[in-house]
Amino acid sequence: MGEAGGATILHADLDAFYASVEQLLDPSLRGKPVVVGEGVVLAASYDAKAFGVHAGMPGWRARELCPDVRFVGGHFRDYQRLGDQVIGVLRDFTPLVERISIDEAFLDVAGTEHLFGSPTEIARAIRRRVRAEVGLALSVGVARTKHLAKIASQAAKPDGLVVVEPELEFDFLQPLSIDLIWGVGPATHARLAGAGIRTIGDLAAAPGPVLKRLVGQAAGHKLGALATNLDSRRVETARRAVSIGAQHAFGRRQATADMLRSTLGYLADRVAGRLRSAGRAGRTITVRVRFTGLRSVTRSVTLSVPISTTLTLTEIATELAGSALNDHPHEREITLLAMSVSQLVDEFPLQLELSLGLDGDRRRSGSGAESARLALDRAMDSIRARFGRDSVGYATVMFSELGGVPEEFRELAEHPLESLKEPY
DNA sequence: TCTGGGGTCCTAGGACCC
DNA sequence: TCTGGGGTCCTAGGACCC
Repeated sequence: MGEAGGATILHADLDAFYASVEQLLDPSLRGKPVVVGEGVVLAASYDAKAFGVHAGMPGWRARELCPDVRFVGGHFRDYQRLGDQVIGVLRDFTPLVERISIDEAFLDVAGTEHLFGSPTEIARAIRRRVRAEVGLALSVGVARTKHLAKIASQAAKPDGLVVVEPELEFDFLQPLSIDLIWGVGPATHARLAGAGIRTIGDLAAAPGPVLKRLVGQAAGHKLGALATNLDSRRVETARRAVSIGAQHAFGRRQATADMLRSTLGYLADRVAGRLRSAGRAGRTITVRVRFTGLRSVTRSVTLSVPISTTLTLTEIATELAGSALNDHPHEREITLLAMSVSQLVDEFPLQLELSLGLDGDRRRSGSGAESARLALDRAMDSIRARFGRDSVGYATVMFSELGGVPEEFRELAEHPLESLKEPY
């Protein structure tokens, strides 16, 4: 019986994941400073980190710090495959696995001791297996709470294991920097440091009202709880997405109508496709336009009915982007376009029969248009599923595979369909 | 020559309803 | 009939995470 409150939570985190995969795939990169990414560092090997290179840094800066650094393009399919393989190993020990990113997960091994031994023994076994079967270094933290386990795995890196025994939690936490707390970034750090709060111990000693004044109601509450070691979050195996989005950064581009529509068409194609394959649709569409100097604005609209079709999403996003640009007439160059769909619901089959009462002036004549679009998108989805996404473009599919186009499709022809082809 | 792409959550003001 | 309080939803912006 694992006593209540035992240290049964594991946080497993692959070390320098993308860079390690590159070194695994190409032995000539092992032991060398390697960066994945181009304009920006997505991941750095430990050999590169030794020079001060880190994720998020501009590529030119990484080269400045470490002239010998090797830049490699990302093998994203391999990242996904190997990340999945590691999660598979974790699931051999317990079904209570909460994956929080491609290379990181929480486990709760309470109740599996009789099968696999103590949490510490399980952590050792997991690390051995991942090393042997996948070829990657996995750091693991073991503790009584998620917060402590996560901090422990950070302390364990590289390629280590740290166990925080319940009796020693306080001593472990007290001297650590507030930066190790999940949710403390540069802005929060600056505000807390301004008030003399630098360690988790300082934070634990700060009165509630002071924290609230410094970082706001919710964050103050959360930080206070974590610092005083009151983390009661459970390991959750299934979490549903709250939003689905996509973005594309260009260096700098003149914002022309054509360019907006083709980029947003491309993004909408991806976002709407993912919505449909998840069986979901959303009511709120948000577009973000970023100008030079990282200044960005967002525009959003909430419809009365959820949508999941590529063309409708494209149209709404294009209007929103237009409105954002109209409000900033002096910004002619943009550096990024992003869109996301939120207020998600499960898409039920009946929706095909419903008219799409888009808000106010956005209402479209012919309520069958949206269901026709959905039918078209679904047809295209299945063609893509069979022949591959890249083998076929939106317009090509529509005209080659769907002869005898119904009335509703006419209006599609009025739009610049070529904009929906892959722009690359 | 300030930089990717995917997300989550919070805040604050205004609208609207009871 | 004009002064209150509470709740929810929407929009825009920000902070943060991997």
